[in-house]
Amino acid sequence: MNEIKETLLQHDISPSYHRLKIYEYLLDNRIHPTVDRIYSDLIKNIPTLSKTTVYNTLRSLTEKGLVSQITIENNEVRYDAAVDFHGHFKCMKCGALYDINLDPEGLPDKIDGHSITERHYYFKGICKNCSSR
Amino acid sequence: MNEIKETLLQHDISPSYHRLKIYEYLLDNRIHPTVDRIYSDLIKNIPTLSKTTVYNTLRSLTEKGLVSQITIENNEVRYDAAVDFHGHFKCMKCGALYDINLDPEGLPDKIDGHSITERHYYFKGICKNCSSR
DNA sequence: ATTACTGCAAATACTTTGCATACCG
DNA sequence: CGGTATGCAAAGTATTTGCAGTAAT
Repeated sequence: MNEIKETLLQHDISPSYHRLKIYEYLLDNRIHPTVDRIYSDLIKNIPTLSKTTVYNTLRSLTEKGLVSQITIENNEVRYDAAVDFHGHFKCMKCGALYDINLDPEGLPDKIDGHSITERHYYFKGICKNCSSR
Repeated sequence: MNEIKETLLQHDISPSYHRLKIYEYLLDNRIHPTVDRIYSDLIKNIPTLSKTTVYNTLRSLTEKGLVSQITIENNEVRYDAAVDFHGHFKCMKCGALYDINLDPEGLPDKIDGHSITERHYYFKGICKNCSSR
């Protein structure tokens, strides 16, 4: 818990209780949750939490580089406690979102003269579980 | 124009005038337009066009595989006359969206046991033009 | 006449904003 | 006290839906 506070401080985010809890949730639940999911899980323990605060906090965390937004379907932004480079796979049938290990070797810094700061690789299809049925 | 009609017919889309024009627009304007952009450009020549029709048509074209949706920012879906495999680069400064040639060699059909039907690679950063200023 | 296409308006969903209150140092 | 954080409600934006009018075969 104190580590989390440290991390926030190191990234210029003053560690209010709500912010701590939201960031902690993302670290503990690597399920790429949507805003709604985060909110409805946390409200159980933090009854005063508002969705606005979730939005505000996620914006700060994203701006400071602590989490990343995953945009695959345009009607649901999902959040990921930013870590190392990896891709995502979304099952079109059950909607699950899986992490995909990708080889980080030889990732380009530039393409066609453009400077790259973010790389997003995602795949869609039918997941293991759905296709085995 | 007749080729376009043929393509629609081959994909089970009855080629109404509006649908022809929308698909033609996408083929002629490889600028990854948003719905709004498509609508506001076409309304100049087709005064009776409604945005609903644009949405409907784009949905059909997407379902039939003639165009693909590009989801990079969650508040703007862009449309691309589907062609060969390529990636996209979005400039965070000017907002331009560039096509990126990617090596289609060795694209996986399966990852971690999941069957892949779509692959999306996109990058963000500062484009050539913006960084040279 | 029957069927499909279109367009308006209302409905829905997600996110942002304005502002007053509550909290913290 | 002074400044920041929070929460509610309203506003904004993008998209979908219901339905009636229109066109086409």
